[in-house]
Parts: sequence; structure tokens; C-alpha cells
Amino acid sequence: MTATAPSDARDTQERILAAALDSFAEQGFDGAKMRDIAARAGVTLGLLQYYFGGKQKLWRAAVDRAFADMRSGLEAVLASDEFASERERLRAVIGGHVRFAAQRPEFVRLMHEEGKRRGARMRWLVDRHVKPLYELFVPLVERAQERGDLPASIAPLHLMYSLIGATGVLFHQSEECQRVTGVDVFAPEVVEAHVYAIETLFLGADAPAPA
Amino acid sequence: MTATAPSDARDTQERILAAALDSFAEQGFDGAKMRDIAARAGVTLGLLQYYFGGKQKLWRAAVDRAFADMRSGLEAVLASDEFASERERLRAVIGGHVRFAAQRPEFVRLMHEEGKRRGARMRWLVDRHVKPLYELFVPLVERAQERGDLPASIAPLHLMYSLIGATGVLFHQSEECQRVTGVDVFAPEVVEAHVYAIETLFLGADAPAPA
DNA sequence: GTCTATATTATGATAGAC
DNA sequence: GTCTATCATAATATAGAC
Repeated sequence: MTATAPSDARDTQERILAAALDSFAEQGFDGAKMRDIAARAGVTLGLLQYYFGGKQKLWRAAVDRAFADMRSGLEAVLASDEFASERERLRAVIGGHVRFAAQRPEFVRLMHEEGKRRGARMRWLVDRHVKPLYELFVPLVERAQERGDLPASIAPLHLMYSLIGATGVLFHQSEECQRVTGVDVFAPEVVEAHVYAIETLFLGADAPAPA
Repeated sequence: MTATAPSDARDTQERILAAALDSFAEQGFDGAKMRDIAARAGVTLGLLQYYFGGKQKLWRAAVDRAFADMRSGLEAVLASDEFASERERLRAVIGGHVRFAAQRPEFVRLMHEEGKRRGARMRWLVDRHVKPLYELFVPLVERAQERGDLPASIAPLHLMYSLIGATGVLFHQSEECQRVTGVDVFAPEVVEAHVYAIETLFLGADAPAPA
């Protein structure tokens, strides 16, 4: 048996990916420093090259990791048969999206970081992850509009970007919000209040507001 | 008379500020390069030091400039007496906010860039610009809730961040949106469709949808 | 599998010419 | 008021030890 078992190597890679996602999300691609990522992961610079072969490849690996997490939760809701109606399923998709953004603000931040810039990273991100997701959602929204669950006078494009924005910016701007209002947006009751807010704005007030 | 009149110097400073705002918004503080800002403004590196004395001071000057533009439009609507009701004034504030985000996506991007990070720049930005604005809006929202123009079951914090997010992200993510959907979000009819979407989501469907 | 040391490049800032 | 040339630093990437 070697001094470093394969599972340790796996853990090391996971720690590096998590540290990389945090850094890229907080600092942006240029702002993120390989040294800082290495330090956060508790390793040194050389190891990042050894495993991922460079800054750009590390970025791609971190993004793939983040989307895998996101889609697993989403697909569970889409595949579940425990909803009383499609409206309730949509409510769960939306609520799940809000809770995901609260749990993974670095995901929201990374998307905002890259989605605003023309360039190779944005194209890769869109073609590999965003466009498939968008094409999954358009028919979902259209069917909800046909059922009357979402306003039919607003095109899906505007509904979706409004929903994504309304959901994510509170958590994206958590540091700003903390200083402006003193509120910790990640406190469970704040997260649930935001779930209620988003569900109410987009689907109407079916349920009472949380405490 | 000197070879370079004072007004030329003023123009040069304005070009530098505009170039700086664009760069800081697109690339973030670390990603933005002084050389690139100089090139966009059509000057050289030394002049940025001459006028602004360093990267951080240039950033602050560019932010002050951006907020001055933003507040001038807002205060005109708040001071105007040509609205039939406070509801109509609120509609104009919201619509104006959407159109401002469309016209100045770099403003939205800069706010997102800095609002997510703890640090001296965020603190300066919040204390100097964001908090006064927030404190201006809270009573506005509360009075709208008392009138029944905004949903009273959603706390102002959630209403405001939802509104800001729903409004800005479409324009913030314009490059992503272009590649995902092929839509140019800055096309006038798309901007107006977004105005309608936001007004409808938050204030209800008073008016018919635009073409 | 992980670390240390180093080569190379690019950046913010400065000094001084015009 | 503006530009060119240069300095000092900090970053990515590489080579090679253990």
C-alpha cells in the first residue's frame, strides 16, 4: 500500500475543485489566483498543474462539477411523481431553485461572472450547460402559460430571466445586503421568506406567508 | 492660448471615466487593466496616473460618475407632479429603472461585481451610494404596500432585491442571452417587453402587452 | 502524489522628455 | 497635457526533488 491511497487523491481533487469554484465565483477568472485556490484547498501550486493542467482547465472542471450538483436536484423534481398537479411541480422547481441559489451562492456568482462577457469561457459555458438547460425550460414555461399558471402575456424569455434574476440577486449580493440592511440572507427564515416572495410574484399567493 | 484648451482636458477625463466604468464593469477591478482603460480612452498609461492618481482612485471617480447619472433620472420622476396617482409614479420609477438598466448595463454589472465581495470597495460603495438609495426606497415601497399597489405579504427587502434582480439580470447577462437565444436584449422592442414584464409581475397587468 | 525553486510574462506605478 | 521608457512586483507555468 502506498503512502497516499487513491481515495486521498480523489478528496484532494474535490477540495481543489470546491476551492476553485469559490475563488472563480468571488474573484472572477482573472481575479482568482492559483496560489489562493491552492491555499484554500490546503495544497501547493504545483499540484493544481499536476491534476488540472492549468488555470483554464481547472475552471472548466469546477464549472462541470457545479452544474452536476445543480442538475441532480432539478432532475429529481422533474422526474418525481409525488406532485398533485403540474402547478405544484412548477412551484417545487421554483422553490428548489431559490433554495439552491441560497445554498450555492457561488454558483449564481460564477454564472453572473461569465455570462456578461463575450469570450471563449462564456461560449463554452453556454454551449455545454446553459443552452441545454434553457431548452429544457422553455416548453415547461409554455405549458404552464397554457394552463394559466404563469402569465401568458409575458414571453418565456422575459419570465425566465426575471425569475433567475429575482431569485439569485439577493444571494449574489449577500455581502452588500448585509452591510445595507444588517440582514443575513442565508438565515433559514430569510431564505424561506424569499422562496415565498418568488413563488408569490410568479405563481400568485396560493399559500400563506411564512412566519 | 495653450495648445490644449481646458475643455479638451475635460473631454479627456470624461473619456477616461467612461472607459474605466466599462472596463471595471466588464472585467471587475482586478481583471480591468490600466493599459486597457487607457487604450479604450485613446490615451496612454501615464495620463491615468496624472489625472486620477492610481487604479483605486480612478475606480471611485468612475463609480461617482455612474451614480450621478442614475440619480438624476430617478429624482426627476420622484419630483415630477405630472402623475395621475402615486401608483402611476411608482410604475414610472420601475419602468425608468428597467430602461436605465438597459441603457447602462455597465452600471448593473459594476454593482454586481462589487456587491458580492466583502472589502474596502464594497463598503465605500454601500456607505456612499447604496445605503442612501435603499433608505430612500423603503418608505416608497411601504406606502405602496399600504395602498395595495405592491403585495403586502412580501417584506420590502425581498420585494426590492427581487425587483432589482428581475430588472437587471437580463441586461447584465446580455452576452449570454445573445448566444443562448439569439435575442439582442438591447433592441428597443425587447427593452419595452421587459418593462412590461417587470411592471406586470410587480404591479399587475394594468396595461396591454406591447407589440 | 506532493512540494520547492525558478523562468517568463504582464501589471501598476514612476520618472522624465516633449 | 500627453507620451515613452523603465522599475518593481506578482502571477502563471515549468522542472525537478522527495
